[in-house]
Amino acid sequence: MHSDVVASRSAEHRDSRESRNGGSPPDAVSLAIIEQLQEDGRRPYAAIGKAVGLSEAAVRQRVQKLLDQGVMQIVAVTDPLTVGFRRQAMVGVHVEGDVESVADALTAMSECEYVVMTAGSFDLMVEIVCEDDDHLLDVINRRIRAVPGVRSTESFVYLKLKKQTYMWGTR
Amino acid sequence: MHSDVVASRSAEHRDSRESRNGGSPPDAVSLAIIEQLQEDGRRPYAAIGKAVGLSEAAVRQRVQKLLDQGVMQIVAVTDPLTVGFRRQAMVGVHVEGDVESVADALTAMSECEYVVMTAGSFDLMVEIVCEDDDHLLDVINRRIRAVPGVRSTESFVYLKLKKQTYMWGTR
DNA sequence: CGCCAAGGCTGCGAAATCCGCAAGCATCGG
DNA sequence: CCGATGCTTGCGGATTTCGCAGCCTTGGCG
Repeated sequence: MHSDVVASRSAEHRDSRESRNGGSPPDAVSLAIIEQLQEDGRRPYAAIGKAVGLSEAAVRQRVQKLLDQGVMQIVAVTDPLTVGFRRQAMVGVHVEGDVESVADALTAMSECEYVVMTAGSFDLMVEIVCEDDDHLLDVINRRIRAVPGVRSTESFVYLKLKKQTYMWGTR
Repeated sequence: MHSDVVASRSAEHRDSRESRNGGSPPDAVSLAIIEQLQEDGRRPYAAIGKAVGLSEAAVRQRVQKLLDQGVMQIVAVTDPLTVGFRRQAMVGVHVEGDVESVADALTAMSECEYVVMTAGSFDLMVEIVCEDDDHLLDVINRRIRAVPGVRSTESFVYLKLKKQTYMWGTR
């Protein structure tokens, strides 16, 4: 359940520039390719080609382009609990002033895995991953609340992760 | 050749059985391997071996085991906005009665990408991915609220995704 | 209409990688 | 001492990756 990137075409985190529709959405064939790779990120190009009706080389080119454009990443994802992290939480943030600058500050924290600007009673929703309660307390109480513009926060500590998929575009 | 789609290591979603620490957390070397694959899910075993100080065969065995145990998955991840989904939201759910049964019902919905049981003012947090406003409305107002045990919900529509990483275990 | 450039696809060898397997070691625990 | 486990080295064959040379279609343009 989680993953990330590398070297040449690595996109460590995606901000507006990348996720902005830098172009039109992928066509049906590329979607099909993505779907294949969502099932198994290491599936051979030839197998994908057979499944979507394209040659191996064509699949290779399209995958490379999708990677370069930042439309998708092929990465290993894990369940944080199985790799030693004991505390996770979703934090809702109330902001006064510029929301985006606060979002940027939170984005810079390594403990924040997920930062999104929202409409509703919270201005920001942030998912954080910590090693233990002390760590969690430190991040929420000291670091996040210290960011200029943060008026208040509300935390939702994870008790159990029930579902986490990566099947976008599949339906 | 690939009629074995079903097979071995597909873990479309993980529930308690899988994510429960089925064993001790991976050792330092396996963590290092995961880290490599978080950078590039297609990196060759030999390259990984060189990076973590193991032979190609050993890396192969460990990766296979990590996959089989469900500790990690290697998959393609995309930004929903770039593949045609226009509306995303985080929904906080207040439950009366058994929280887990509600969580299971939500988990069964394909629009729910992420379902987690939490402590705090919400009993559940659910991330939803939809094609447009109508779709979103339908899911929240009709489907989710129709689940027995759901007392009320609060929605946070996504305005902008600022960060999304997959670097667990890396820090 | 004719020409040309660009983009996407196919088909190929060549190189690299994957994969199973066997033999040899070292460690750990009963 | 024995058995289980995990790693290494080595090996060959199957598979996959990769670069490149065509080919074809599309779109711009005189």
